[in-house]
Amino acid sequence: MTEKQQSIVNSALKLFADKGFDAVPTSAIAKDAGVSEGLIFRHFQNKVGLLNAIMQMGKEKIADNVSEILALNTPEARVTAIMEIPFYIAEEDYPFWKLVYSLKWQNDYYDDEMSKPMKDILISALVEMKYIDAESEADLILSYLDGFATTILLKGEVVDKNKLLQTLRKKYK
Amino acid sequence: MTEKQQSIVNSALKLFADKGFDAVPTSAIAKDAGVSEGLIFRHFQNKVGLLNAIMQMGKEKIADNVSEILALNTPEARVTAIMEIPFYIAEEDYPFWKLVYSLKWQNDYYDDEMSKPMKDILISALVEMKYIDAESEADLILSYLDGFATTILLKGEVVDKNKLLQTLRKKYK
DNA sequence: ATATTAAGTGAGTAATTACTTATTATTTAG
DNA sequence: CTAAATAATAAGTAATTACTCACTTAATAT
Repeated sequence: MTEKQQSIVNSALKLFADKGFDAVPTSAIAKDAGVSEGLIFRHFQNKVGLLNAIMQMGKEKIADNVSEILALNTPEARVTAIMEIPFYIAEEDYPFWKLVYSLKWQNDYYDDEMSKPMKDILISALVEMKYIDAESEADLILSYLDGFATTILLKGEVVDKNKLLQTLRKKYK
Repeated sequence: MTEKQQSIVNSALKLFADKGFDAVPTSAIAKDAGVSEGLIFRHFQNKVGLLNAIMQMGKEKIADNVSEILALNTPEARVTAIMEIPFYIAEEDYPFWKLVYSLKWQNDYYDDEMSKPMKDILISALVEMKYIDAESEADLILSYLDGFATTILLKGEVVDKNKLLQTLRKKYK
């Protein structure tokens, strides 16, 4: 990855997250990145190729999180760790997650694989915890997750994250 | 509203919900609606005007829901009614809600007013129920709401809605 | 009946879009 | 040190886009 390649990825991620993939022309990306428009196509073939490269890089980061959670000893610890993920998304990762969530709603580019590993961990942890219907419970928790992520990513500073997290923990004691 | 006007709105809503506002050209809307492209601009001024008209119509429908919930006697009934909203979205309203949720992620068109009335009802109900921190609790519930709506609208038939609803109710007894 | 307004069309248009190509600068390898 | 490979650019291009305009058709009011 050259410096300019990285610059393209950074700008594209920022703009895609902000305005949506389809609303951002490659000319705007090039301008923001301070490179010629042609360079985008030299390195990423086409606009979707650029999107895929961004998603790929994000997925690799996620893989790290997954293995961290898997390293936790008890199934309880693993479940709560997953439930609290949205509260600990680093500010620098906001654009990536915003992009992921915005793409969910656009038929053409949606990639379902994203939440699959989390669901697998959840189910096996819940089975270990003797839940009767582990899959429904996992779906419930994943729904919560989507909701918290949405609130935190969109409302940002408007909502008091700590208070929200406290309220959630009280409920799940 | 003439027949063709309605046809334009129907096609636009369907396509916007499916592919995202920016990904749908007015030419595609006209084609799908079986009208000339010019007619869109005659009736709605511009593409954003068409979007606004769709949102306005949706908001009026929501207003009906809000007054139905307000009519419930106990605060408990009002809170649970709100929490279960996503499970009772009519199939025909899916496109509208998909559009609302997809627009949330696009800086330019997002309209926050949508969830405001629901939050107000929630807070006053929770205050009535003597909750210490009604606003945090309301934010928590609204986060759930977003999560359930996301799951139901996107996964559709993949997730067992009834089982999920059951699991939710058990948790909130 | 006729005049006025509104609904609807179809062929434009200027600007923008994703992408290409010919060319030049910069690395890297032997 | 030089040649081959790669990085980068600038100036295109064909297709598409949102929107306009001159016009025809249908509805409504007097």
